[in-house]
Amino acid sequence: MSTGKKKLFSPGQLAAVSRLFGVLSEPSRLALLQALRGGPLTVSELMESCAMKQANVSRHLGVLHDQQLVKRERNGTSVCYEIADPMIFSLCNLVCGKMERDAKRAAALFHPGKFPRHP
Amino acid sequence: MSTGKKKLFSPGQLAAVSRLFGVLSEPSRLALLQALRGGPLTVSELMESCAMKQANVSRHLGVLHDQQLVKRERNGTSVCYEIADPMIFSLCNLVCGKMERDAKRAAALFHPGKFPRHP
DNA sequence: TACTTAAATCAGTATATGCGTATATAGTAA
DNA sequence: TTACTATATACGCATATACTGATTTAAGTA
Repeated sequence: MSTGKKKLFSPGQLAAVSRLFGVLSEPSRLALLQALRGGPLTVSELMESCAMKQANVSRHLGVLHDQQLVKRERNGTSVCYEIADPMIFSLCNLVCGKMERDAKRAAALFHPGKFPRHP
Repeated sequence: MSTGKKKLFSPGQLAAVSRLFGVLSEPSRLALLQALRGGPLTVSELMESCAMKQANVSRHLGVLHDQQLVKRERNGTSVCYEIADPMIFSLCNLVCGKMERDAKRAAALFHPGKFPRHP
């Protein structure tokens, strides 16, 4: 610990992290997760709520399920999905905070006059 | 607020979030960020530290810079990069925590005998 | 000016991934 | 069984992106 080094990720861990981020890098999947934030929904309900085709909803839910981001439960002929790990929302809040900071910085660059440096 | 609905992201915001996650979905870029965790490094140093070709290092750093995840500063003929937003590490820690939970759950499934249900 | 080093970018190729359509599977009821 | 509904998956196509190698740009030095 004399070097002050923090815990590093192995190449395998980096690959796993990148896979998870990759799953979260589709607007469609983020929209599905956002829809599920209000509670469990069936595929049909998600189709309507997200205005997506059935095949796409099912496919994206499958990807989310593979990463254990959603749980599924069959109810008769329909299947109900729900958020499996609320961590995603902490993630999204972090990212959202960053985007707000970036936007504020960009706004300051475009309208520097609104924030005089030496009045 | 009577509906209890939380703040939702607009399609444009979802796209921005997905773009950021997409940038973080490459093992090479995660490796670069991890290398920069110890402090600013030049492109050449990152080449050696991450065992990547110069063109790739430069390209990936450009992508990270576009997303304002790293800052750059020229020093003579070389360019030094450093983390611009420590939020990335909070992100990675969240993801890491999730992976550990998943791994623990998977281990429990493979070795159920080690955790007796009713001793 | 030319020469060297460091970094960025371009061109070509390969792979990955999303979408749309069609089909397959699972459950329910007649 | 057949028929109907809900969901999952397979196939083909188009696009996006990462890699390699070559070229270009930028800064320093003689």
